[in-house]
Amino acid sequence: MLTTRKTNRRQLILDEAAKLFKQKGFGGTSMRDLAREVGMEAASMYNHIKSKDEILDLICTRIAHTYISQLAEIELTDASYAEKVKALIRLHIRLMIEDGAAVSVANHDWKYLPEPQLTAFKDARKNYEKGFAALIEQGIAAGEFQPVNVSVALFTILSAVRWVELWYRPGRELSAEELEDHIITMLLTGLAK
Amino acid sequence: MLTTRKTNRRQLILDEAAKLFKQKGFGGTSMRDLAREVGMEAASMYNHIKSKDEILDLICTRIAHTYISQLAEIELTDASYAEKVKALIRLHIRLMIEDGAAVSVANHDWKYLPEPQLTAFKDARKNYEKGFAALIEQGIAAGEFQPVNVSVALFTILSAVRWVELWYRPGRELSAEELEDHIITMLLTGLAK
DNA sequence: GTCTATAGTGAGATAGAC
DNA sequence: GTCTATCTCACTATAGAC
Repeated sequence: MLTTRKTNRRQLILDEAAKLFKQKGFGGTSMRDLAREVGMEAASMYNHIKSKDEILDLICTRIAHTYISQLAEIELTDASYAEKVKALIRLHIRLMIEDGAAVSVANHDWKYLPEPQLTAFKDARKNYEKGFAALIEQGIAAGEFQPVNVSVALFTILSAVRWVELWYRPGRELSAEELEDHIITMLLTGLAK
Repeated sequence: MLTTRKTNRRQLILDEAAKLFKQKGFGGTSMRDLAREVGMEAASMYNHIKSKDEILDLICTRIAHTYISQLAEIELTDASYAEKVKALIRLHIRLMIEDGAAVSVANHDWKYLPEPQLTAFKDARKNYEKGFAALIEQGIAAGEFQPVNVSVALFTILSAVRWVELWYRPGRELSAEELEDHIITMLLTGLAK
């Protein structure tokens, strides 16, 4: 079908863009670079996307929405707070492994978004952080966590999962699940004996 | 003195560049932007620096050398491995607080370095990570740490201190030292009760 | 939808007067 | 050392043939 074909081409552009943006940065990637990777001329891509900025926006917005809906799902379960936090850590790591290029772009290149998308992205991230922090706060109140500083705990967790994408390669010594287990152990029980 | 940076015009350019690169990214900052901040015309800056790339290189290289010499100093002390790791964490946080813009640039914009500086930077970072990992490994062997996966522990620590710079503002609820204490607690003893 | 050709812009960097 | 003026180049995006 024509519509499916168009969607695929568009998605191919977005996927290759995420890979290149991750590798060379948004500013370091030209539309000609991207076109070469996609297999068409730069001008032809404008039949599928409106602008380079739109590509960045589509990548960042998709990742932001994924995080937010994952958080909303977990909030609705009746697991303990510790289990909710662990589940969120697992989802972060899994998304990093399965969609690493896009996550990397959303982490590093969001600052190149034009307004008003920039503000929208920052607001979405702030909301996500608030929801995550609330889980930690409630876990402390429930006696499941140590009375740590909530912001410190939140950002330690959020940043700990970022490096996965720089480090993890499929077929490395660790499976995805083992990696999740190790990171959760490190964050929940710490390094010291 | 080696540790004192001269406050001449060249250093002013580098400092303002670090701030702008952090704020808008290397690719998002033009020499004209920078010149406005420094208070001269773009062309005049070329009397003080050779190129935009050189600015990036000087920032990244200075930070890389700082990390490496800090590690070397700590390796020479005869503290326990746990104390060495804690000292390194404190130094990371302190450098982040005192020289946040440059650290941020070295963390995010190093990928725009031209060769051969790019390779040199990556090699330096890899060496630093190796030395840090060795401390963790020896700490495990000495029974000071839990038998965690060394890479996971290393990257969790390295990434945990990164967010400080996005989050910390002088005069916030936490002093620098309190922040160090909180992060060390989180990393060493974990979140769980 | 894809191409070639190119418009239009803004970048990094240089020349030369003062 | 700083300026104005400008070179040269690469980039995003568009026009129009097919």
